[in-house]
Amino acid sequence: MAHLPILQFEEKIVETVENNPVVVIIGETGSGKSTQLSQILHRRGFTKSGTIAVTQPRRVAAVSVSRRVAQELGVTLGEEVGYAIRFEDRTSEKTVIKYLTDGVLLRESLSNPELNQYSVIILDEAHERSLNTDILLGLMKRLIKLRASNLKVLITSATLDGEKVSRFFSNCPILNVPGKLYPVEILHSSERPKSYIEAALKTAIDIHAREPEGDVLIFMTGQDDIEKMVTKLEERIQNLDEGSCMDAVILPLHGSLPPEMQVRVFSPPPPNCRRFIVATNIAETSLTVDGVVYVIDSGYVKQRQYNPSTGMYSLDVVQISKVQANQRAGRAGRTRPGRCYRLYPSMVYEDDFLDATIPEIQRSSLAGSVLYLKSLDLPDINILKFDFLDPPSFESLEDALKQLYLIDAISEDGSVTSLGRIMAELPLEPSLSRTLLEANDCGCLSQALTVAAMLSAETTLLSGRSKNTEKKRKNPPSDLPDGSGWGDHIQLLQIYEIWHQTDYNINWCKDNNLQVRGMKFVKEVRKQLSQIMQKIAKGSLDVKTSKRQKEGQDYRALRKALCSGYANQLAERMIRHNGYRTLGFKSQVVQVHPSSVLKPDEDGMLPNYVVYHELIATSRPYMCNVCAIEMAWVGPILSKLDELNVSKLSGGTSQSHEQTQVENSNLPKEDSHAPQPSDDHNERILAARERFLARKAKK
DNA sequence: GAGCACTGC
Repeated sequence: MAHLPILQFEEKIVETVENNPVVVIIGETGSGKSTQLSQILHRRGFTKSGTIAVTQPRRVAAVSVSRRVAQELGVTLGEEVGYAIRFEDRTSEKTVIKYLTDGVLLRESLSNPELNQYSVIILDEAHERSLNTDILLGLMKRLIKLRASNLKVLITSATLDGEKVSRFFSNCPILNVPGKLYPVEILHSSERPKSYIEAALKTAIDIHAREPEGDVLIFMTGQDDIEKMVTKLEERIQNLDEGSCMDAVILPLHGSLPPEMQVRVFSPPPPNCRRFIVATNIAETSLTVDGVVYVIDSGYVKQRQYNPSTGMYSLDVVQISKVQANQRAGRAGRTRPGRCYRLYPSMVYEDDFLDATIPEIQRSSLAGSVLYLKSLDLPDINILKFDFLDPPSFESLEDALKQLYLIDAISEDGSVTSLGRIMAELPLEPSLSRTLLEANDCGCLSQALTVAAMLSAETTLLSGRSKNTEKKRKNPPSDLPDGSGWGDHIQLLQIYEIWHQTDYNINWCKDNNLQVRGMKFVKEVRKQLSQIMQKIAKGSLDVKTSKRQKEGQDYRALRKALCSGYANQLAERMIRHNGYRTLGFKSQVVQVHPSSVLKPDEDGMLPNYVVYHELIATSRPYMCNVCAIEMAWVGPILSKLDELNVSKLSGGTSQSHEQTQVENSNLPKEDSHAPQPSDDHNERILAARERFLARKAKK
């Protein structure tokens, strides 16, 4: 412990923290900041008036670091030192050092906005700039004013970003704590290769033939490239002259690999054998592989981004940032001096790469975050003026407000409704929270809980694709249900109901190619959601998982509840073919994703109206996870869409509000229309729809 | 009829 560099700085740290409400710590890898900062402050009396909270972006980190600190202090984990992550709180009244994920701290802040139990809050790994960290940074800025006398905030950051964080916090002091990395020699290519797979391959073979022992870590963008790389590397190494170099093991490493394949990188290699680890950016921060001496960096990463003007996500290969490039290089210097081969010229690094990765808050849909901030009831809060370290675009915030308004989470003046307040309590996207509340009113809460939980885990549900077992949810190999033609949400419900009937049998998951880890997660989420719903309704709800019901049920109530939740995610089929047009603020032409189980009728036509969980632009714009709904449910939503006044929602001035009112009055109001008999639903829907389309055409 | 970076409440 005494060898950790950070301990030499104890006096300086304590002095700076005592004299300043906020301090930025630049701590390189191996500085010991994650384990030592909390212990130093505990030693020096900062836990007398409260607990020290240390946030981590990842759950495993919160658990492993707290375990380590408990060990170093010689206490039982969960007593003086503990951790809190989703589904698991290992703290007690005795706890004075608490490690937690930033998401958990945000939840705590919802019920206790001043976070009074904490005397110190350390935001660790803030340079990773997760969505939650960025929101916490904004909240901390307010909180230190509110609790000027009794709260200390420490933020750890990366070299390239520290100044910016300091400026955000009124130029607070920055402390540099050196790390314990060995030097890493950086070699740049003279030019960008035509194919970075080929370039990486050549570099890897060169290392293997000429360089002394030491493992090689190769950064690629995704599963496809990794598989190609692994195959080609195996071929080339076999073709090398027998005995000309040591043995080699080649290991792929990416997120959709089953856990038992992932942990292979942690077992030491046989003697006189070099390992090649071909990885995504999972090896950049999440997993640390020991023994790496050489890093090959393609300079690219796959990034998911949200486009607020279309409501569509895309997954793009983009250049990494300087922070990422340095992080990757650092992976070569953990055990001894290493070397990093960058497959791009130094000019590209200097001139093309951004200093830091675009923060998640500028790449995501913000409906959930905006609802969260609104329900905190901060005084003088105006979401458009909230002080973010890197503010999201106006367009993105406006998109979030529109979504929230359509699902009744905020009222037309932009204030949070009582419904919205309840929705914020649920750890779900607002669309699914709204679905649960509606389902509760329609008597299908139990089914909706299952659907929401299944969707929370969708990506971890299916086992990784493999060449010979092309099993899909789409073509159920055996017992897997097909959603009875109603679509993917219904299928997810049916899958869980069967699993429930098998008494949560793990072998059933394996037989049906469902990831055990994913299904267990679903079960936990469902339990958590049930508990929160029970708390809201004071325990009077039926949340029990139903047995799979008789064939032929039409899931009408559930589909209607989904329609309320997904009010901003409706689509209407176009005439005479199976393409759809979304019914949002900006209409998009989209297709149902080919993996969907939605079934056409006898004439080969898909349902006239559907809701979708997500739009994703890959080779074409697709709707992922769709569910058939009925036209009669669409009308009221379209009316609401029609009457939306965006400037009022975002707290615009009353002047601009009046202008819009005038504009609105040119349109026939529902009431001023020829009076409709209340049972003639369809005609009213059609009228609302026409007005909606006419208005859009005018824009 | 096509394709899945990584986290998290």
